[in-house]
Amino acid sequence: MLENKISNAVIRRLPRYYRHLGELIEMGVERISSNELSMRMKVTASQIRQDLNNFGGFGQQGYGYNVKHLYVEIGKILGLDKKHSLVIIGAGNLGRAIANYGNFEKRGFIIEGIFDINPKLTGSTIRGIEVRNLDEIEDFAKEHEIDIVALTIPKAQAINVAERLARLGVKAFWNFAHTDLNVPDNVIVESVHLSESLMRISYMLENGSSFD
Amino acid sequence: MLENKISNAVIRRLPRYYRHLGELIEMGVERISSNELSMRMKVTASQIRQDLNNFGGFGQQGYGYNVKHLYVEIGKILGLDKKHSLVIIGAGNLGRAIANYGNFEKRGFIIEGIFDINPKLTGSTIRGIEVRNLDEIEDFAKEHEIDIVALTIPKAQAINVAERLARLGVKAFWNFAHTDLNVPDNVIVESVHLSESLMRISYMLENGSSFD
DNA sequence: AGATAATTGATAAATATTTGACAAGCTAGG
DNA sequence: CCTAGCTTGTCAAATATTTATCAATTATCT
Repeated sequence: MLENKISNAVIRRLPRYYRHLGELIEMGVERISSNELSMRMKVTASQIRQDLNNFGGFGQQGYGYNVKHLYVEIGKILGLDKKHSLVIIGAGNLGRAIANYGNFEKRGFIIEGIFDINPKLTGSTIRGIEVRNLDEIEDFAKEHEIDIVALTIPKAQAINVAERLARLGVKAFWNFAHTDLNVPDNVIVESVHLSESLMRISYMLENGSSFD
Repeated sequence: MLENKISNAVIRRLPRYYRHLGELIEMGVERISSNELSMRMKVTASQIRQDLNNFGGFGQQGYGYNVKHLYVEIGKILGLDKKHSLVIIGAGNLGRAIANYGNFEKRGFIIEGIFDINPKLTGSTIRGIEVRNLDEIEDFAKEHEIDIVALTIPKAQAINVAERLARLGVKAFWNFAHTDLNVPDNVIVESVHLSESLMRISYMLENGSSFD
């Protein structure tokens, strides 16, 4: 809002910068130039400088960028300095994979609940979190502030649950169902369509050439 | 190669057209205009016409596009008329999620093997496929033609396995590890970085605005 | 069969994104 | 404290992508 307007292309790249900077910190690297980083990340140095400049001058001429500082600043831009509550709908393999990946919690994404329709799963626990019956999701949403809902259920159910929860004020969906969701435009939808990803591989196998 | 050169942006959209056309077939829709499709998919009609025209004139003035025909043609472009062998490295929740999602097989992606390093998992079966010890992967790769390797293991192992298998001629990796792979440029890498996806949601929660 | 409405494919214009180039400023070494 | 060598931030040029427009063609209706 303050800034003129950050382009989508830049936003899509930010998490990757964040990841690489984190790796550099682990390696004990204190400073890095756009040129060194460009070789590591296989993008142009010009793009890195221009991307980062959207958010202010993090670098210094003759020195480069301070890795730790840049990491923290990009983290703030991405909102990783704040906690976000996450609810998982679907306790199948995919839902459990997300629930069990500990690094999300480290980044401030707190799993507040897991829901499923299958009575064989409800009542069991995943990482200490009880799997509740999906019927309870609306009451739960009223009692808890939910930032993000991960949908790891079949498409018909995903569409239905998303509509209901959007009405209750959920602002973001992380959609793993193989469908588009039907929610108002102001609701955030980030979809992970695995079948589309696999089809792109198929295309590339046919036609050679790889893309970002 | 034949065609002048299809832009990346177009390729990235093809699987989504394919999915929507599949849904239209299920609904019994026989023909559709770029304008109707544009409302369904929430993209411009102009973009649809231009995208499809990259591959030849599938439409007809005054009529629109024949849904079934377009679906089949896009399927061919994506290489879905051919079978592809798939090996999954990592029998954790994510690997099992992929193995258990039956629709991949319908699209011609045949799971030829599942591998893991964990002795508690090796020997068990997933959808009738035995989980083998990761040590056997290189022998397996020599005996079988593997088109695609899905990596659902931690990053250090993923980098290592990808390097070894790329040397043995594997041409495509479906990478779920939170890292870049280190393979030659002619090897296809399609990465699904869940943490980056989640960070984009975090950014959007902070800054409003949603993007494709 | 002719008139009207629908709809594509193609072209051109408008936007968006990426890359190249370089002055200005900082570092580091003597 | 001065100089040589880096390296950024910025501006402009080059590419890539998206959108608007419209002539030409086909379907549909009477």
